[in-house]
Amino acid sequence: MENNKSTGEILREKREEKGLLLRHISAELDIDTAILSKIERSERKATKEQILKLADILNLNKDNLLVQYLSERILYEIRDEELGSKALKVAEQKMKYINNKKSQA
Amino acid sequence: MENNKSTGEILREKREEKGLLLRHISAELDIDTAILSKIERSERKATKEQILKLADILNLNKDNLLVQYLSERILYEIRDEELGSKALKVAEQKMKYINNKKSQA
DNA sequence: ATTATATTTGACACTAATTGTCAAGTGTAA
DNA sequence: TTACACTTGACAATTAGTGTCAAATATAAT
Repeated sequence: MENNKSTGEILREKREEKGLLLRHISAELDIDTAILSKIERSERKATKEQILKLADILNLNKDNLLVQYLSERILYEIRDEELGSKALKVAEQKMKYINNKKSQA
Repeated sequence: MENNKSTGEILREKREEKGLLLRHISAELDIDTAILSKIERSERKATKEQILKLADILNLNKDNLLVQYLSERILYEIRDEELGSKALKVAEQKMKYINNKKSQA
């Protein structure tokens, strides 16, 4: 199902494929190259706005990239939590319950 | 499966069941009653440490309460995100993948 | 109605986490 | 040995999270 590449890896691969340099892209994002370098190596998280711009610049599917990105934020939230995967499952249940309520209304 | 009560509701119910006042518990947590009041009404998030203490004070199962709490933090992370439930599913896949790798090592 | 107590509300202070810059460092290839 | 791309780490700026306090509201007992 191909979700084993990190957002950073996806970004770096696509950038290199296009022959672009860090400074080309970081200029468009209006940040220092240092940050983009760190984002690509998963040393820093991007912001949502940066992700959306990156999808544009690199011709990546916005929804896919955003889902990757959000899933990493979720996992970061439960990093080194013993009960992380239980919490994820419960979160999904709650989400379903909420969505049900919405569709009823 | 009973995951439709918020952490705050659980805390308030149990506190009232025990006939305790906000100030009794907030004293033990070393915070103002105002915050505990807000936590019980889901207007503020507790910290993990507060959750663990609350489980102690109110004789609630630590793991259950922590899972409730963490699941709310996860949902908070994807609040008003269209793609929230996709992101949750992908997070679970990644989690499984990571856990697999661990058990192989 | 008045007092007493419990809880709630909102303005604001403090702290911690996140996001950023900058300058010096490393790697690689003319 | 110069040039260029990228990386690293110290630290500055910004934003989000956690808390206090005092005033407001709610409820119940005189």
